[in-house]
Amino acid sequence: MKNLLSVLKISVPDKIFLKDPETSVLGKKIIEHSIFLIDEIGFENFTFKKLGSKIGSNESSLYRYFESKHKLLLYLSSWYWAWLEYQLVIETYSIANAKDKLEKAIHIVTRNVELDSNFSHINESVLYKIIVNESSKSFLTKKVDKENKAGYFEVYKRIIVRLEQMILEIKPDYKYALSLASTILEGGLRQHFLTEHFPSITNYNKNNTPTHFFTQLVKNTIQ
Amino acid sequence: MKNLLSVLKISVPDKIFLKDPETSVLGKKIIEHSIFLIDEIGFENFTFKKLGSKIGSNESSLYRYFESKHKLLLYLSSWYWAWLEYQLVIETYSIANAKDKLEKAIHIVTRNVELDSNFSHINESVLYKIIVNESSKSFLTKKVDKENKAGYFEVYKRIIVRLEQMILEIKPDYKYALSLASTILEGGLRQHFLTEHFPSITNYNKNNTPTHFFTQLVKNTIQ
DNA sequence: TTTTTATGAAAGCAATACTATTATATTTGT
DNA sequence: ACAAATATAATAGTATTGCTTTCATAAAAA
Repeated sequence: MKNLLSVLKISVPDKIFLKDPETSVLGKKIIEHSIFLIDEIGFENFTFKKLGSKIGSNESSLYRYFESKHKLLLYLSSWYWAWLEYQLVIETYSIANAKDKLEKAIHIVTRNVELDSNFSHINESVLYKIIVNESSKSFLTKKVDKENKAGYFEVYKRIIVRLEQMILEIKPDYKYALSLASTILEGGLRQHFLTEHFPSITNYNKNNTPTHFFTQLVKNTIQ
Repeated sequence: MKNLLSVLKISVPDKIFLKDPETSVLGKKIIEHSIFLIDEIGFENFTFKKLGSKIGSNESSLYRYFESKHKLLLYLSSWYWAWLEYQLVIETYSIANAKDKLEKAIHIVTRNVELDSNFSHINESVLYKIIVNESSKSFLTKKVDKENKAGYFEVYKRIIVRLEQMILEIKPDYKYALSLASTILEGGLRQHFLTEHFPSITNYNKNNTPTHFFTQLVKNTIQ
């Protein structure tokens, strides 16, 4: 996996950026350190000026890559979904049995990303924390319909459709395959958030994880 | 229900406001019109200055009620959860059968709030739209742990616990009653959001609603 | 009728979220 | 090696945000 990703490039819809951050040293530094800074101070308090001073660059240079911090968040989200889609495809590709395949898929999309694969300048486990805490802000805006039309959420929607297909493979007449798919994906993130900030309304511990919960839920529903 | 609510007062944790908006004409106008304005322009674009000019009041007067727009959002969210809890209690109180009770509860928390009960200055159906689109921003912040300790999310958590109790009534040994409860509540909101903005990844129409989806899901899981 | 309380008007302030201009590196093509 | 193109930096500027402060006035309560 590590090897493959060093050859492949994670591909983000290109209307999100003004200049592809993957094509320069400064661009990569922007991505790398924006992840750390957003994680540290939160998206609301994050500014291009602060990021610029962290990486020794001028604010105006950052605006050449992204027209706003909102677009940067869209970029980070898309990158994460593309990375997750990659894991999903690679790790389930060779599984023939439909039930095993779906179980594996649920595991992949609901697990806590705790390790950085170190294949690039992007730290996936810190990015995962941003996805849990901030990513929904990328679509909870008044611009969502316009941006959806512009294709900014394609990768995300593709993952949902992949999960849907795996569900329909097992139960072709299930009416809510898409709804279930999005509930697993978004619900997984939310359950991890609750575990960290509202533990009194979760049931998780070492042996009982969101992955178990969703696996059981899906099994009972479509089998 | 309408009658009862005209006697009862929806109670919001009192540390959220500086001065209780229910105690004055201006206070009520702030709540009433903030709901319309946030719905119209979105929480990010909403300012006390804009609200002030809508209601013919000075910005500085609004700050006497809420120390920030974030606190106002917390207030609106808490108000909504308190209102929902009220519906939940009233509408399920007299149901003896545990399964019927839970089914009714799922219906209440996942249904689209389309009508304004007109018992007060608060338009519940517009407030519901704010809950769907903006409420998660009230806890997706760096202040969440401090605010949780201060009790700002008590009403929300109480609803989850009420749902948990209903689930455990049916299946006392179920390990994920709280997880399931929060998945229903939050998932319901998210599914309504998707229906409006990402319809291509939902399965809903007139006959297939989020309520049906979650009802089926829960039935299969705990029965 | 005093005095307390609520609201309004105006000004001020540091920070945000950018844009624009000009200068200086750095890279690239010939 | 040199000119041209491109990328980055430095500086300044702007409207708006998210408040706070001060002082004046109006309304309500003691």
